[in-house]
Amino acid sequence: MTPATGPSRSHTATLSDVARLAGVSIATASKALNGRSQVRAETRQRVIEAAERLSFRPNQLARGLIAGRTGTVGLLTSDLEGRFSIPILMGAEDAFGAGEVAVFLCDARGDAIREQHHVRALLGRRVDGLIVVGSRTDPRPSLGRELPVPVVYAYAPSDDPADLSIVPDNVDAGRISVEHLLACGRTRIAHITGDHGYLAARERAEGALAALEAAGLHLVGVPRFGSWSEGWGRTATAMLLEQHPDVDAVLCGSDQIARGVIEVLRERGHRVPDDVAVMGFDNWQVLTSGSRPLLTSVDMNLEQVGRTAAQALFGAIGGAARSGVEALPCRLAIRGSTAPLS
Amino acid sequence: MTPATGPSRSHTATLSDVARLAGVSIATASKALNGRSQVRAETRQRVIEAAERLSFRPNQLARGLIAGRTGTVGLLTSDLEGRFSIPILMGAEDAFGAGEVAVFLCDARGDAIREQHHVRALLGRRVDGLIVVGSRTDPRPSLGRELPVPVVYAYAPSDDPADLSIVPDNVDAGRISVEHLLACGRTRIAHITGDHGYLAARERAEGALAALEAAGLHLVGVPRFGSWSEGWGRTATAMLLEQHPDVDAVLCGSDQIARGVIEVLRERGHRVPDDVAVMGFDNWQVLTSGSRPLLTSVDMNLEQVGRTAAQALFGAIGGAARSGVEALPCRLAIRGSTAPLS
DNA sequence: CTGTTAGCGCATTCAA
DNA sequence: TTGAATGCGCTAACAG
Repeated sequence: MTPATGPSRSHTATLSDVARLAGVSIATASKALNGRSQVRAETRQRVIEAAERLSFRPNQLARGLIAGRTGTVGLLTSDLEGRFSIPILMGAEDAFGAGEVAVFLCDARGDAIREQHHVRALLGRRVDGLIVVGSRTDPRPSLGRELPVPVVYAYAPSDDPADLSIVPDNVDAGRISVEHLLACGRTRIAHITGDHGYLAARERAEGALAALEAAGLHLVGVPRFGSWSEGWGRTATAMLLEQHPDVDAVLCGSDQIARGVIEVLRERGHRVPDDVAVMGFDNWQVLTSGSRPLLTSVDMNLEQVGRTAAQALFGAIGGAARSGVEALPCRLAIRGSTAPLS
Repeated sequence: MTPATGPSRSHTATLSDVARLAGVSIATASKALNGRSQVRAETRQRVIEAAERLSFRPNQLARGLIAGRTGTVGLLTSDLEGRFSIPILMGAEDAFGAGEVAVFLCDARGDAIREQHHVRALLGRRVDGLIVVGSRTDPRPSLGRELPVPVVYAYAPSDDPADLSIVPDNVDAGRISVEHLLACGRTRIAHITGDHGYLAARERAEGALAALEAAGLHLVGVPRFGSWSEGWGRTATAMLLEQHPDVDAVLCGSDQIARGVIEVLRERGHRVPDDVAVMGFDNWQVLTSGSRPLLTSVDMNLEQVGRTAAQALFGAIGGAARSGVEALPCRLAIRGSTAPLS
């Protein structure tokens, strides 16, 4: 292999290579490529051409060293497999990706030690900020106030009110769900939902109950807490029909539960939505679109949560600090399982 | 704000701060912290304490500048929402995360332009390598041979045989599926699968047919290509039962299809698995565990694909280049929907 | 064992 | 308009 002198050198081109090829100093090359106005047009052109010939890519490490800002942020998630983290992550990636910032992804696997390890590693890489994505809406321990960069919590709020957290509004979600069922002419509404240990389950139930009360109605039975699974949806529905065969709507805590509910309703001869309307939660497409009829559900706008968190972080990096828990509205995805009573 | 001189300065501590506090030179501080042996134990101790008092984190940018390696890799995905990318990404993150390397996540949204943009940005940040994750197993355009860093393709292979690609072995997956059904005593096996435009669908069918032939059997009817949905599973099953009411097993191209198949089988009075065994594909937990009975499925070991890709990239960064398409075996997740004929 | 010097790649003074 | 010099934070070569 004869050492070539041209662009074929394996060594990635550096600014000094560009400068030499263009016959100018490093400083001038830098100015030319960065659009500084103190360069003759002809010179600038020569530099730009040289840079292209060498496929020159400015070394962001060097830039970061000088600027003190790296244009990178850390995205700390606790469960990649979880279906909540992903849309949030997409929203954040989306809000950043358009611009100049790159995202470090770290999955702590729900382990506090590993999380701390990742935080240290990210700080070592001089990220400009952190987004912490949780897998459930229960408050989580703050990373602390001592960090040298801003932090925004998404989905799972920090337990420190001095931190900024972006979460979906689950209480309101319960409310709008019930209001939709009422608008469909339903009045005997039951609620089958997930694990009572989840704040999300309790909040949605709370919102639903409040909306019923506001309408002068009561829930059919009590909220049935269980697990977030199809199996629980089936079990709970069997119990429900036994006690309240006249139910005309079931509000579910998840799409999985709703699928189980629909299955048993149909088996027992109840038509959906003619006899009983069913609503899911999460708007998980694989479940809503496979359902017969298509499943009405609540969408938590998680991508929006991610985008908002990213924008807030951006603001905080710029010095505009917010704090507290900001709850974003959910929206209905209305489909066949909740047609109006005719 | 009076300018403090101690550790309370907002400026992140630097090696020179540590050196000053410990009363040594910068070089000595560096050696002490990096475990170089040419430092007196007592001095080292003093430096370490100083570093801790200042919460010193070595600036990886500066290190990267010197070393020429940054300890970062780019993970280029085309569809974050896709259920295939995530496990692969987890596996890769896993294989890296244990060590010293951080992962840049980029979602090109299936857009070649955006992908190119991300590649440039990542190279600017001097990543040590790239993993390109596709959303289907059809070959995709190579990023080219001119890149200054190694690239490994995962799930979707590169169309350039000089590149290294890690993919699941779909042909073999079809084979072991049929062999499992045969082992369950089934002989009248049908195949309902997804879009014929997907290589994955064609390869799985190919493997299944080969295994049947090897056993001296034929498929019941022809492979029924359609879409990857529950709806297609229902439709196809209705047609299948019409033509071949004696079928005793249905091999499905996805878990969604399988769910639709089971639903219609039961509606028509066929018991699963007593009369008809059903197998899914993907081992997507939300679908397999909600199914009644629990759904046997093929797991593509995607995390393993991700891990292998990461390890291969690691090797390539170290100079050990492989190439070609490496197919990793799939495995069966056997559950109630495929019990043996009694 | 410790400190001085040089330089990674770049942007930014300041002179020329 | 251009270029030489300085330094971002750190490591690695040397000299003491």
